[in-house]
Amino acid sequence: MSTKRDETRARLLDGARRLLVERGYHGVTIDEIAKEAGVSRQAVYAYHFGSKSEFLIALLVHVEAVEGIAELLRPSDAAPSGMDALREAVTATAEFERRVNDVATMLLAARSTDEAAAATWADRMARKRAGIGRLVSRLAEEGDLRPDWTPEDAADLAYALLSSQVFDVLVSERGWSVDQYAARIWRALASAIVAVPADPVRTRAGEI
Amino acid sequence: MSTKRDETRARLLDGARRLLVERGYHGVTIDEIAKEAGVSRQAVYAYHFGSKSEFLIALLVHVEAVEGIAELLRPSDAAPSGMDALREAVTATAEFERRVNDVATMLLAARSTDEAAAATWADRMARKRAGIGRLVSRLAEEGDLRPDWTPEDAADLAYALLSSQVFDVLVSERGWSVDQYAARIWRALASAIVAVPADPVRTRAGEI
DNA sequence: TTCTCAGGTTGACAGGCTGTCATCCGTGAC
DNA sequence: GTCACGGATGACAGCCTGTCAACCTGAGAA
Repeated sequence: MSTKRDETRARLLDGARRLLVERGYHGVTIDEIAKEAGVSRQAVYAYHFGSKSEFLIALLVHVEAVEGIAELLRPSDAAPSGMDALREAVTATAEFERRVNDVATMLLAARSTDEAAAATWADRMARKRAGIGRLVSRLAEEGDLRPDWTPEDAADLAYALLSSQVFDVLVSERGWSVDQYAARIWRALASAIVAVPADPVRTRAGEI
Repeated sequence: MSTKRDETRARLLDGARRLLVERGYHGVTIDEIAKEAGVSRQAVYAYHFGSKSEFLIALLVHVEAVEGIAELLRPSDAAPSGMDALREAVTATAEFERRVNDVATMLLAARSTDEAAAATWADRMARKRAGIGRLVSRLAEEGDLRPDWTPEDAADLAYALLSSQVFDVLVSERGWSVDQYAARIWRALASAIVAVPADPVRTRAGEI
């Protein structure tokens, strides 16, 4: 049983997350991360991650597992209508970003100089865009897409509004709460691309 | 006359822009930039920029000057109404981003590990948000802001929609043309926060 | 014409970081 | 009691930033 290894690995990844989101990919060294987990730099290379890049990818997978991301993105498929599905997707995105926006932002920055980060990011984003594309297609088939938008263009707009970048601007920079983000982004998106009047997002409070 | 120095400086900055937007801040070394301009690494430190950070800031100022950014952001003040002013601001932003989005994206990534980049970015963004805030206030005073938005929240939304990040997603990643970006972002923004029906943006072509 | 100096060159070095090796050590499973 | 696993230490190559010293050159001032 390699439980000791797993424990060290978890300590490394948890400590790394904190350091990396604070100071960015190039602002943190493997040595720091290793020390933080009470282990030597060389042990990291020898027993855990062969390179800093590899570490970054492992961190992403780890964070997605810890935060239970996989389930978050499905329930909107069960919604009774395309519009409801899209509204659900907005609240799911809000929750998703609440949990992982810090790591996403770090990865986004690392992307410009790290091949592995760029590839991982591109993969995640392609899936996300495809999922949104399906929701908007459903909306269009049900006749609820405003006629001045093609499904593709509307999906691109929704994809942009639901991007980590916009969340970062509105929540981290402008100080919106996550509930406010969900409610307002849905209101804006619905105004822009939904043909019929849309119900507001339901939040824990009744906030706008 | 220090024209020789100025020429070298310009060569350094122009070459650096190309390299930096291609490979990112940490993907390019001072030595490469120096070689590209036909000068030694040490000469860069001794006669031009004391550090890589300093270089980055000088590059930003240089690019803003070369691209004539200052003028771009004003004409919307002369518009006859708040709504016209906001529409002008969208087209101005499109043109602005067309010229400098590559550098903005690089700076955005550098921000996470470079103090100077972070400070410069924050400064530019504060000005931008303030300008948008004024436009939306004017819209509100004229009674054209949808009643379900406060001026502050509407300005935050507009600020997010007009961010470099959203331009990057839609134009660089999703392949929208700059005209399409301007037309569609205005359509979306107007649908979301403008109370009365809005005229479309005028583009060179009649594209949506 | 000579002097000066701004801009530039080369070589060298300290200090950090990544990634790799070789060698040694303690502990728990068998 | 052995042995494998996870780990420690020391060392080193290679690369990058930033600094220093010494030398070079062309063009304008005196």
